[in-house]
Amino acid sequence: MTAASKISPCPTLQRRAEFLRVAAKGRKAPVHGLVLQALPRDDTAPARLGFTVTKKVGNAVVRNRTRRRLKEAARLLFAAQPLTGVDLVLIGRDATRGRNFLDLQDDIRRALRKVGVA
RNA sequence: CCAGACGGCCGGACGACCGCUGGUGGGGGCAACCCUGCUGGAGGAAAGUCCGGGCUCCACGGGAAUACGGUGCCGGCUAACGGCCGGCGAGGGUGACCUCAGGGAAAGUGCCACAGAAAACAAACCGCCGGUGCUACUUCGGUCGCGCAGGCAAGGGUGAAACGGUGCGGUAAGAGCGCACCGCGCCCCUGGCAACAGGGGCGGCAGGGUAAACCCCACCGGGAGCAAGACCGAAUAGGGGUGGCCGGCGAGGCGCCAGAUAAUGGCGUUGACGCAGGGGCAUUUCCGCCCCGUCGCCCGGGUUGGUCGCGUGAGGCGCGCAGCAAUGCGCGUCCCAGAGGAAUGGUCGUCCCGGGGUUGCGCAAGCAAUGUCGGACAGAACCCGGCUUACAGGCCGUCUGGCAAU
Repeated sequence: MTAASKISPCPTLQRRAEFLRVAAKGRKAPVHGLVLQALPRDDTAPARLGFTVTKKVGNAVVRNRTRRRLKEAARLLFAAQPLTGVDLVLIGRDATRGRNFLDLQDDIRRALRKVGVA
């Protein structure tokens, strides 16, 4: 499992415990290109992002590419429309790697609506 | 030109926009940090984590032996290696070349399936041989059959393997019984540092295979790993020391006084943690267990976290010299990734390479255009030297065999 460092509009989740808390208590939205987990916080700080790609998806090279596409799609999206007061975990899946990039961004927007954040 | 052997190398290119991270300069800010310029930023295997080292901590007086693990022809190279280079030997290939766990089986133990009489101090299933007893036949020389006590292991048959092989002599039949050649062993000579090779002599053959079964011999090996290790170190709780102040009851101890050098009593101090009280074990009740005033300072330990370790190195490139080579030496030159839920990218465009499709030209090989699909294996995690494994496509060199031509 891996994650990004700083993505300019948003800080990232750093510790395993934070990922586990989002997975346990947050809401979950599977869409074609990814699975989104979201956990609202009681503040107005910028949204924090985490990325997860399991070994089931592939070897290290494949996982890196999957995570980097998710990271870039999220970066572009939240630079245009910043979110606050929520922790998000984006989970890569097999389809993430081959998904058209614009469709992948739509997937994230759709998932955000599903969990009621956007 | 076709087929092949070996060695070396590359591992898509360019651009635009938007990002990440290390270094460095400028500006702003008390600072955290922000803005901005320049510049570096994955691999040949970064992989498997199989060997060898550096580095770090721990352990350790020296030597030897034993156990355990590893290595195993010879010489060289190397910091070291189970690596590399050059040889030797044995197999394979027409050849270039390739392959090899390649020490010891005359120290011991074990095992050798099936088949076969027998699988290891030898033995004898079918057989062969002469002698002898009996029966039958007889051309009276013998012949056939059955039996007895012997001689033999050539031939047959089994097997991966049967106590050297082939041939000649020899013999009743046979047998290294004798001889020649081959194999084997020992000794000597020659060449070589050596493994080993060549030659000569002697020996009549002793010593089946298996060491990738135990084992024996020689040599090597202390353990754990960057989550090593070093430093900084909150909040809260707790430990030790020290000083100040305050302190419920109190057995007992100690000191002082009175008394008789006593009993006893009084005062001071300390005080079992016993009673009371308070606190903790998430909360309430009960039970149980544990702890014990407060403030200041110091010491030690220490979770999360931070900093260092952390990249000038057995370093890359070029040239020269020595060497068949691995490699070494000299000179010049360069500084070349350092993340930490983990940077080294994302998107798009043009081109390149490959596959099959369509169209056009052409007898054909092919050429051109067009659109389409694909471009491998794989991601640094302290660092080096190797090994092993994975890999689309392509380039270069040397050599071999064949065909054609000169």
